[in-house]
Amino acid sequence: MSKLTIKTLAKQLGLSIATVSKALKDSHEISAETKKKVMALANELNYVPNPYASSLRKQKSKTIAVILPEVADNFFSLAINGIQAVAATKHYHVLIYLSHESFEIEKNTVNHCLSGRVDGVLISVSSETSDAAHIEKLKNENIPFVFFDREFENFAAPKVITNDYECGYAAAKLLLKKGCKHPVFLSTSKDLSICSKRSAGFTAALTEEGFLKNQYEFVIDCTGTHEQIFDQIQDLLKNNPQIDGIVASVERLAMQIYMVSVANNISIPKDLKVVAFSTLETAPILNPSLTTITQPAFEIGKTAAEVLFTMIEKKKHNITADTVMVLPSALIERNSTLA
Amino acid sequence: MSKLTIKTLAKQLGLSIATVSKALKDSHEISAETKKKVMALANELNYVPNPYASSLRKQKSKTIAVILPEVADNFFSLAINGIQAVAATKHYHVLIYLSHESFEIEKNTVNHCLSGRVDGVLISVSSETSDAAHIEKLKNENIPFVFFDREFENFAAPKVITNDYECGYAAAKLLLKKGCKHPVFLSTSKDLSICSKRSAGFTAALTEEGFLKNQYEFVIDCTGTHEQIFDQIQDLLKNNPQIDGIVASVERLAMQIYMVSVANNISIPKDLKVVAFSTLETAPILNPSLTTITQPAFEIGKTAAEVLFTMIEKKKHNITADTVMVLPSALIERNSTLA
DNA sequence: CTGAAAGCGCTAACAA
DNA sequence: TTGTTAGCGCTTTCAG
Repeated sequence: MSKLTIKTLAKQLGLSIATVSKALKDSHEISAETKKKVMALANELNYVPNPYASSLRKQKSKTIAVILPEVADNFFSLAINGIQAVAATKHYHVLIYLSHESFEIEKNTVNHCLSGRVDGVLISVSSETSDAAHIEKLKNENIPFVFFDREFENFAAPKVITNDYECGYAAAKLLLKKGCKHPVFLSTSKDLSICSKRSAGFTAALTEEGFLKNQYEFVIDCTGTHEQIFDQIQDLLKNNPQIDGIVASVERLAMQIYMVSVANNISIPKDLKVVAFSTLETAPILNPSLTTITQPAFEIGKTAAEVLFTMIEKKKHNITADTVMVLPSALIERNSTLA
Repeated sequence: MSKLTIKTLAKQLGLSIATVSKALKDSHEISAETKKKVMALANELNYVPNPYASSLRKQKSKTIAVILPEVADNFFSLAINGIQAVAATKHYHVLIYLSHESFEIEKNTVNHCLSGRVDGVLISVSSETSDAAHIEKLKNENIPFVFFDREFENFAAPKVITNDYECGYAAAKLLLKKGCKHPVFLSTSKDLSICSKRSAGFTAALTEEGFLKNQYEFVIDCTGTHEQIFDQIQDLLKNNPQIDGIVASVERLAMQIYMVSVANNISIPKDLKVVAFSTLETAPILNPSLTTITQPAFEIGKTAAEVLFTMIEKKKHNITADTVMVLPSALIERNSTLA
């Protein structure tokens, strides 16, 4: 079958290409009758316009890019859901790019977004990202973009995030209230905005409650593969039996904490209380059920997309370079922090 | 800043557009010296070619579409991971479309793939899909596509799936071995290939063990929102206290079975044994740990993408219209089926 | 080795 | 109301 283009339609109808084009867009300068005929044939032949020809001509792609570290992750997949929900209503297409926490990959991907392939970018930065030059380029080229969740601090750009500092603070307070004498915060990257804010809140709560800055290491770094994380947590708990409370800065860490506790007969919450930043659906049916700080993942994605589209559509009413929207997370107490 | 095109480069270098184009592709008909100069300027100005101009001209997009019911789901997000992994090595772009289990949406999405926007399609059909006319169109237009996981039975096309029948059979056998007298299979859609095969295997095992066809309803349908599923399962168990074993055809159902058991003081595995088709990472740390039939989600995605690319690259060596690749799932026994 | 020219399919002035 | 024309930015013959 030869390609079905606007030309084919025009020829079959004895009309000009321009007329058909206008008719297809329901232009007011075309007679109702002609429109009807054009539409009828288009439907019959199942004509679908070539999007790239149109993109080239109009210099817009009806496509956005989502750049994020990982998709096999509850938070991010829910966020994608939110993004898709609004993209679908706008009839936009969504390209997904995974950085796998690699700065190099993220940089290249962002660079590709300079080509006109997309009308806008939603980005949640990798844990390795500590330099914003690549993002700066987007700004210089006037390509609308919005940070979601993992942002770049000290960089003026629209952002949709959650109240990380407060939640870190609340997590610490909860552990103390439940009787912890030696709580620690498990971070996953110093460069990550979410980790640094969460740990800052945690530390603030501790010092407020009389813990001394150099009493012990409040914040502990923990990265790598699942196995490496497992080993690090196991070593940590073996070498520091005084640790009686942990805040997991991300879901991944919480899972390994549970794994370690099973493997080492550490009883949660008796020996160790756990609270995790997590959107795990299974939190209520874990053994024991897990106290979480649950981020509004879907809403973060949805809101970020909405902000992006207002930028794309140039209705920048109230969106400025430093618009930051903060959607609150919810602390949900369950059995992993029972006193 | 005005758009940076090949024309800009040509002008600045005093070369023709054609020469620059060829130099950028490292064509052999261009002198090494010229290439060097062109590359240098391109790098300096951070030139990124307009992909749509190129797509239009070459009639290929370096883009594939992935159409699936849902992304906030362990299986599918892992599959996407696998797909992305191979797309990235091929320097292909990945458009994600969610059908949210709606046939209507799926049909429209597939239809859009006829426009030349993508060079190929990976699809896992919605639970409502029982008509393949939309897929037929892809075939007629010669657009390469591959089914993954949820296929369309009786439709000759490349497919990458898992051994659903065998696993349904194995699940039933396990429940019987563990002493169940009245096991049931929770399906989620009659139209879904995976459900019908899994339940067929389940039923086969039961009849083989002497259960009679009309002894009771072996397979029970269960669909809707989380809340609706919860209610259905709760009613089912209340009205049929003889049920002592359940196979959850999909992860979603397993979660609600646990929720119901918590809410109604049903003890797993004492009162009820559970095995679930699931890729849940948290299966080992649930209360109790969950016996799963774990699909090779990442590999299914990866393999499907590989098959698709061999088709796109026309190296159809061993890929034919009825190539079916079956990747085996693993039955992992845990405490939810303890005798 | 380099360049001129045609054209991918569509849109949008501008004419008729 | 319809048609003519000139591109969007790139690739690819074909000439030079």
